[in-house]
Amino acid sequence: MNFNDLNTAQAKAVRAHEGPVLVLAGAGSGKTRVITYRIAYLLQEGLAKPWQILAVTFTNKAAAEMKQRVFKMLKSENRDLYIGTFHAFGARFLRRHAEAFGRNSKFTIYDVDDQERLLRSILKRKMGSTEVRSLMPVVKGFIGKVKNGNESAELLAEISQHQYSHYFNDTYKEYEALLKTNNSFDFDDLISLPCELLQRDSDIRESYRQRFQHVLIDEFQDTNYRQGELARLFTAPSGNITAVGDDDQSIYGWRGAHLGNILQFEQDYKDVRIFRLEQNYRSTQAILNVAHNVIKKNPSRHPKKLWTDRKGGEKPLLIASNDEHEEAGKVVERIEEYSSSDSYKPGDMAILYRTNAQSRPFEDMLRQKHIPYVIVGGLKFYERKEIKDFLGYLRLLVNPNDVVSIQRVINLPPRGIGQKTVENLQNHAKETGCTFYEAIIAAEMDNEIGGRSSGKVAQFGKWIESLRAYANSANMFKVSERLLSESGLLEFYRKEDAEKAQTREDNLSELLNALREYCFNSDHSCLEDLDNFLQEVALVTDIDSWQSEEQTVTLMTLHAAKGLEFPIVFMTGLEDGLFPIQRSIDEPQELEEERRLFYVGTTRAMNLLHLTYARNRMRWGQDLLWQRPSRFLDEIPEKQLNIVGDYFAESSAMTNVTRTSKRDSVIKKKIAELRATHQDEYGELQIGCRVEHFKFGEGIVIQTEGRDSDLRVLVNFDGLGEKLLLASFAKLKVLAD
DNA sequence: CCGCAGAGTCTTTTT
DNA sequence: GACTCTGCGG
Repeated sequence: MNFNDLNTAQAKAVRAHEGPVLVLAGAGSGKTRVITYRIAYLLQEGLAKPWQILAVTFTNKAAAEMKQRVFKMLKSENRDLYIGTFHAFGARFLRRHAEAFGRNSKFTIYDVDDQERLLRSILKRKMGSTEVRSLMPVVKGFIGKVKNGNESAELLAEISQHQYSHYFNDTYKEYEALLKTNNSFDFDDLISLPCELLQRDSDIRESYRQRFQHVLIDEFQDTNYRQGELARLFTAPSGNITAVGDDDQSIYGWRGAHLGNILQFEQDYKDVRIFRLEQNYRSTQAILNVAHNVIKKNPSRHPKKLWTDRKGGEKPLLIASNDEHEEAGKVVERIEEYSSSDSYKPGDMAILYRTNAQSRPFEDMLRQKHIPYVIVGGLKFYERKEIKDFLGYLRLLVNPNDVVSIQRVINLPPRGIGQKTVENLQNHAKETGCTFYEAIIAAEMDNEIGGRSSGKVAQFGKWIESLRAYANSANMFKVSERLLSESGLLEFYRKEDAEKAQTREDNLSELLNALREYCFNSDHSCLEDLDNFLQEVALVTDIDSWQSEEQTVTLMTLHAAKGLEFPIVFMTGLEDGLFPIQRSIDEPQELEEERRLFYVGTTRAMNLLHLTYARNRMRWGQDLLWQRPSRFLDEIPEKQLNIVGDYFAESSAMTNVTRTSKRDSVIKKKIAELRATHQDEYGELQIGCRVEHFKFGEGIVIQTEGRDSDLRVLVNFDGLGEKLLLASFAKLKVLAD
């Protein structure tokens, strides 16, 4: 271990081993390095045993990397060192304490999809099917708030303005009860329930505090209230906690991230020492300048400024396009160009965007040019339909109480067990006090239970039982193989959608491979293996398995890019309404978060940054919207950018009418002329590939002006509302009426 | 109970 | 454009 790799501030933070420590570390300032060194330091100096350390990261990938780096520094591996995510740790904790919550250790972890299925069944029963759609996100948000925050369900329901808020608390209680009977936890439970137990049971709390002498938390700015609470419960006020974070990079407010964890750290703990890391080792000064000028516009921010030894550097490029295809073309063109130089490979480059849906045009273009690429995020492997279908069966084998999974697979592929039959089974279970699964098994003896379809139900129950019996003698790969072939899923997918069937089959065989590998070296029983596998898989994300490959361009959202770095970065889709996203524009707090996201994006770049936007963008395959360039671009001084195209002409004309008032009058005159001569005629306005019609006399209004050949018009389409469009006179023609 | 056709929704970000 | 939900005829 070599302290020469650290600067003064980093070294101080690494060695400050007693008491609470807060490390405020800017982007690229080596905050992960501080945690890694600190762990290695504690172990090497004999200040802590491996099992006395609890290190928490944001993703499994970060945890794995950190572990590897620590082992490398120590030149030895150690199984007792725990580094993981909050959720993984919570799952581990709950396995040990499942009984305290009326579950057993074979519980299922419900993801968002499972959670929605469960909630839907409750809401449907309560309010009929009509309202479910609109209520789902609201109720889900409510439950999330209860579990992630610091307010009780009663209070939150009381202060809610929603018209159905009087149902919230009941629905929540019912949801909790069902989770319990299903022997399952949802994602948020993995944090909130350990909290609860530690709060109410001081013996358990003390034993954990004794055990974990050193708690280290990365990305502290993105922890929610309960995660902060969990940390406080694990560590006494004067205990050894190290929190590392950057308030400028807090981008998960929408998920309940609670900046108070950082801001009140000094009040939560005693004699806190604070270290600031402001030297950036990643980016050139030219890139940092841009990042700084944007982030400094956030009013509720602690002033600070990163600096770097890498003076100068190429100015970030600003590239305008007419639509998303042109944007993709220009980006890919540059990727080709850089790749053909000696300095860069495709693997050095990343295309970042605000929403997953924006990846399409880039994919098309990259494929066309035969450049390999990988998309991180979007639909994750373990969330694909066929994978979840199959996992549903596996979950059922491990945890027969899991009604959500049973209902998913009981008629998949269709085997004659419809909604009515499921209801009959449910009623029977309720009347006799047995579980849903027991009702299925009982259907063999009692024809009444399943009604007309009880034969089919009995057959299904028998089949599942036989698989469970098979699990006593075979490993989980064998069981899964048999399950897949006997289920008829593959045939069903083929029939359902021949085009997708191949991918689905590939995905399932990939899953089987994973299962085989998993139990290859295992000496556990089949069901134990399955149980472990399912719990692990429930917390896996896409980014965990991503690794940079030399010849592969990476595409991902700005959120997914957190914590990563690339020599060359393309930040795309920088249009008002897209980034910042429309919903945030009138919400100061949310707009600040968007700005932080912008900051995160720019600071991913090491050598070269591109900022791109399109004037028109297709949405839902139909609407062609005109959007002005992102307001964040206005916050960057012109001289700090290398402007390709005509951004400032456009931007200033649109935001500042007075500056171009001379030309404004010219345009107004032209419009007045057109109006006078074509009063009752219809005009045709061509924007991109779309044509709009309007009546000159009434429909067209000048909003502000553009360059000589362009204008911005507000067009009123009969009853369709107003649309703001960018057009050019060349494309504005009069139809002979 | 199944399958089809048409309608309606959706795009913020994810452990 | 993609996906899910709905209603209806077999």
